[in-house]
Order: sequence, then C-alpha cells, then structure tokens
Amino acid sequence: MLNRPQSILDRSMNLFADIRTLVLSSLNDMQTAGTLPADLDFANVAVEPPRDALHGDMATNAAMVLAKPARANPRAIAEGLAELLIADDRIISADVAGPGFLNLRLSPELWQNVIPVAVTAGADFGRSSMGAGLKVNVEYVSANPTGPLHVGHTRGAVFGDALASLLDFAGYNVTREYYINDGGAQVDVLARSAYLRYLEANGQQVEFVDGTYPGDYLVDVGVALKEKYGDSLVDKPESEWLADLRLFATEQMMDLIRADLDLLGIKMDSFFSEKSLYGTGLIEGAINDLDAKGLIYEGVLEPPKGKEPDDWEPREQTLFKSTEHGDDVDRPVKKSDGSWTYFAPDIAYHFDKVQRGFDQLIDIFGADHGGYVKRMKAAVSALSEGAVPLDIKLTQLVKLYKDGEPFKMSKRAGTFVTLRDVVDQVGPDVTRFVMLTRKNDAPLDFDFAKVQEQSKDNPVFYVQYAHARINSVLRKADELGVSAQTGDLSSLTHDGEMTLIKKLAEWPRLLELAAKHNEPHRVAFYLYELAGDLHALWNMGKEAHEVRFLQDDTTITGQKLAMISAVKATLAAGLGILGVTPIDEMR
RNA sequence: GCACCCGUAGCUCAGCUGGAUAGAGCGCUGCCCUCCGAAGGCAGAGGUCUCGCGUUCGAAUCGCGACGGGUGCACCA
Repeated sequence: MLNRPQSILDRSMNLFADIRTLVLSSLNDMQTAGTLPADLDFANVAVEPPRDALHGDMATNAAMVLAKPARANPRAIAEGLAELLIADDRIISADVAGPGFLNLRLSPELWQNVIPVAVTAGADFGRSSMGAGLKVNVEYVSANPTGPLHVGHTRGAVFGDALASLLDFAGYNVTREYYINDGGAQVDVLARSAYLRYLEANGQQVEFVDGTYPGDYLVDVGVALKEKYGDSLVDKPESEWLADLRLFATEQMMDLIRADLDLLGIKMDSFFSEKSLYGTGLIEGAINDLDAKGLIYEGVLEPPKGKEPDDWEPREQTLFKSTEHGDDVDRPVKKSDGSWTYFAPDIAYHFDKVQRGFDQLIDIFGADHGGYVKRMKAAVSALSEGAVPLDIKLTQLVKLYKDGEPFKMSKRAGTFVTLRDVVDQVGPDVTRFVMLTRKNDAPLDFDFAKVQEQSKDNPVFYVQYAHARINSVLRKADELGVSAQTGDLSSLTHDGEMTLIKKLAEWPRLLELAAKHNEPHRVAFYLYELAGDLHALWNMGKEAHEVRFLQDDTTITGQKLAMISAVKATLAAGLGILGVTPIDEMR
C-alpha cells in the first residue's frame, strides 16, 4: 500500500492546510515588510473550522498567538494580515472579530473543488503523507495462548487494528505485531489442562481442580493428542510429557486465536514468540545493554506500601534502575533464585523492536496492565536512549448487556464471553464499529439488542444507511442514464449542500489529527456527523425539492451525483480505516 | 498509602491539546410526516463543564490542592 498514484498525492486534499500555508506566507510577507519582527515561531498558528458557522468558513488565531512575542496589538496584526489575505482570490472576506480572531470566508468554488478530489481518490480520499514513511510497530492483542479471545481482547484487537490502519492511511509504515506469551508458567497450566483432556479422550474421568483451565475449547486438543500419542502418555509422569504438550497446546491455541482474529478480519504482519528470547542470549543481551548504561544493580526493594503482604521479606535481587527514566520504583529483572522475572523478556522484546529499526512503538494493553506502563516506557527510553518514543494505549473494560441486563455467560469458555460469542451474535462490522465509538480509555457499554437496532441512535446503522442510500440513488440514476459529472459544480450552493461539502473538506484534516493523537474513535464520530449531514440534506428534499438529488435537469443532477459520490468515497475511506465493510443495500 | 485513568445536560458520551454564546444521541414537551426516498422530520426546555486556587488577553482544556468513581500496586504472567 505504499505506492500510490502520484496524481492523487499531488493534488492537495487538505483545504485547511492550504489556507494555513497561505496565512504563513502572508505572515512572512509582513516580516519582510517590517510589520512583524523577523524571529517569530509560527508553530502555534492554526487554521480551523470555527465553532459557529456564522463566523465564517475558517478562522485563524495567528494574531493572538503572535501578539505577545511580536509586542503588538492582536487586532492590529489581524487587520494587517486580513489586508494581505483578501488579495488572494480564494479569500472572499477576512474579518477581525473578538479579541483578534480572523474569520475567513472562502469562495464556493474552492469548497466545491473538494468533490472531484474525493471522487477521483475514492476510498483513498484523505490519505496523507504526514507519517513520511516512518516505521511504526503497533503491538496489540498479545493475549496469552491459553484459550480463545474474550470480549476484553476484542476491544484491544479492534482498537489496535483500526489504529494501525489509521496510521497506514496517514502515511506511516506500519507493522502489526502479536507478542506470544509462551514462555511462562501459564503455559505449564495449559499443558496440564490439555493433559487432563487427553486422559478424558482416553476414557478416564478427570477433575479440573483449581489452577487448571476447565474450558471446553481444550476438548479438541485432548482428542488431537490422543490421535498423536494414542495412550502412550497415560500414567506417565509430568516430566515425560510437559515439554511436548506445552508446545503442542500452544500451537493449537494460537491456531484458535488466529481463527478468532480472522472473524474480525484482523491479519497480523508478525507474531513474536516470548520463548524465542530464552536460551538465545537475547534477554542477556538486553540486560547487558542496560548494565552498560549503569542501570542494573543488585539491591533490595522496599516492601509495597499500604498492602501489608504477610509473606513479604527483604531479598536481594537484580534490579533495573527504572526510576532514572520516570518510574516510581526500580523493578526486578531477576528473582532471588537467579531466574528472570516476566519483565526481563519484555525488556528484551522491546529491545528487539528498537533494534529492528522502528521509529515509533505503540503497545495496546488492557486497562488491568496500567501498572506496567511506566516501567515499559522507562525500559524503551533507556534502551533507545530516548530516540524511540513508546506510546501505550490502555483499553478500558467492556460491559455487556442484553436488553439492559448485564450479560456474562459463555457456552464455550464457561467463565467469560468470547470474541466468537460476540461476533456470532452481531457480526464483525457491528462489533468493530461499536468498539470504536468510545475513546479507548473510557469504559464501553455493549448492548446486544441496541447495537443491532435500525435507528438513528445506533451509529453503525446510521452510517451504513447513509452509504446504502447514496448507492440506491446512484443505482436509480444509472437506470435513468444520468451520471456524476465533476467539471462544473456551480449549482451546489444550497445551505444544506454547502454544509455537507464543508464537512467533506474537513476529512483530511480530521484524519491527520486522529493519527497524530492515535485516536481512531475520532474517525467513527466524524462518520456519524457526515452521515447526519447527508441524511439532513435528504430530509430537506421533502420540502425543498430543489435539493433532491435526482432532478429533471440532467446537468444539475450530474453535479449532485458528484457530491454524493464524494460523500460515498469519504464514508468508504473512513469505514475502511475502521475495518467496517460499507454496505450497498439495506435489507 | 502510592501511581495511572476518569468526572461535561435527567441518561450515554463528543469537545479538534488554550479560543468566540460548551455540542450530539437518547429521554422529556409541542407540532409535522405515507415520502423520487420505509426503518422519520422540525422546534423547545434542560449546564456553576465536581469544587477551590493559580498560570494569561482568554481555561471544560494547562498546573497545584481537595472531593467522588474506576484500575493497578509481588520474585504472578
């Protein structure tokens, strides 16, 4: 997806960026003319949609931002700037308002011009070169390979995947990665549980005591084990089968997880195994690197405060001086018996990411991992000497409801609702969209009945419906032998049309902001608003027949079809990022 | 006890990282609707942005301190 037709990239998609460029060059002219001092930082100069449409099309805060450093009256700067801007034929009016806002009104042609750009680009409309090909690693899901994915994983999976797509769309070179926690004690538990299912397959009665996984999903593994080993492992001591079963069961679980991800259309670029870090010198290498930086020492930690653990006693162990990189306390990398803590392979894994040459790292964790954020950031900061930023996004809990009642059961897993349960109920598109209609750090209520409702308060339906509506009009137009034409668009001047067109023009800017902040939910909210503007225009057509899309005059119809085609392209682009299929027809 | 996240309309949530009179959906109230083009439309009421101090031309947004809610605080992964 890196080689895009130049013609698309060359055309300016972002009208707000264009006008900002104009503002900046005018400010430069003022410097040349001596109206403004030479040494000014324009980084904070913004060109934005105004909060109130009555104020104009765009507003810039340039005068207010520069007033202090330039030691000048903001309104005076604004007036000087207005004079220069108005000379550009794209600007119809430039009015100073309030404390020094400069409200700009743009020519309708300029707005209308977004239509051919969107129509030509199609689902690539808004694609940006902002990321400049920087290599970003997005690590997400990374669930223990001990069972099927559950709802909590689902949110992380959807969020990570949409974020990866968003960054790709914004011009980053993205790698989607899954870290397989196949090195620790939980895999022993898995192997023992699989062994019980194996015994069961061999006709024995077994009991799942505490510390084993009772879920049905291991039944098949037991059967597969019987096929492979017959009864040769029955009554054998653990030491004879544990290693083999760890491997076997982990592979089976990863197949299960891959199948779960597949249900949501998620394809990882890379799976990284924790196990591969052991016995290969990679952990030692990473710790040595920290040691060489003077960040490893032998010491004794203070007891945890406020918890009064009864079994706590001071012990000397190998510690990482994470406090030098912003953590609250130093963290152990080795246990007192000399073996690695779980943190050590995590350090090695992130060291490996740094060494693979990524410019940025992003980890998606569940909210219950909030406690690891600081230490992971400290590790990456130390290992990369501050060169590689690590952003960690925590996804909050998902609360499931059915008709307003909390919903907790799962047939397959016994104790939790699986990803498959959810997708089977509502489908991948609804699952994905709903999970993205909230900021990642806000809890999410997911009501099975509500998300399938066909009404305005269901954003999934509302956005899909807009896409289908456009499609239905285009189909009808096709039957009438009329098609979109993007040459002259001067008939599109109605308020409702201009509102819609201006919303379209915001898309490239919004996309870049969403990518900059790693917030895919902004795309979902934008699509809802865009769909709302389209539906509003449609409804206006009941009264004002001149805004209906299909008119007797085929020239005018062609222009309107171009407009809704542009909306369709934008919806497709946005839904594509969210990983939701735009539908052509409501059933 | 400490750290992180959150606190915006009756409810569920946005609010573009400091801008103008704080928005949407639901719910409520009142009108309208059988439409190329079903799964609705328009309007209205509803706010001390938890509270207090501070930073400045300007704060829901930034800082500090309270208060309230969530999560986490091991040699577990």
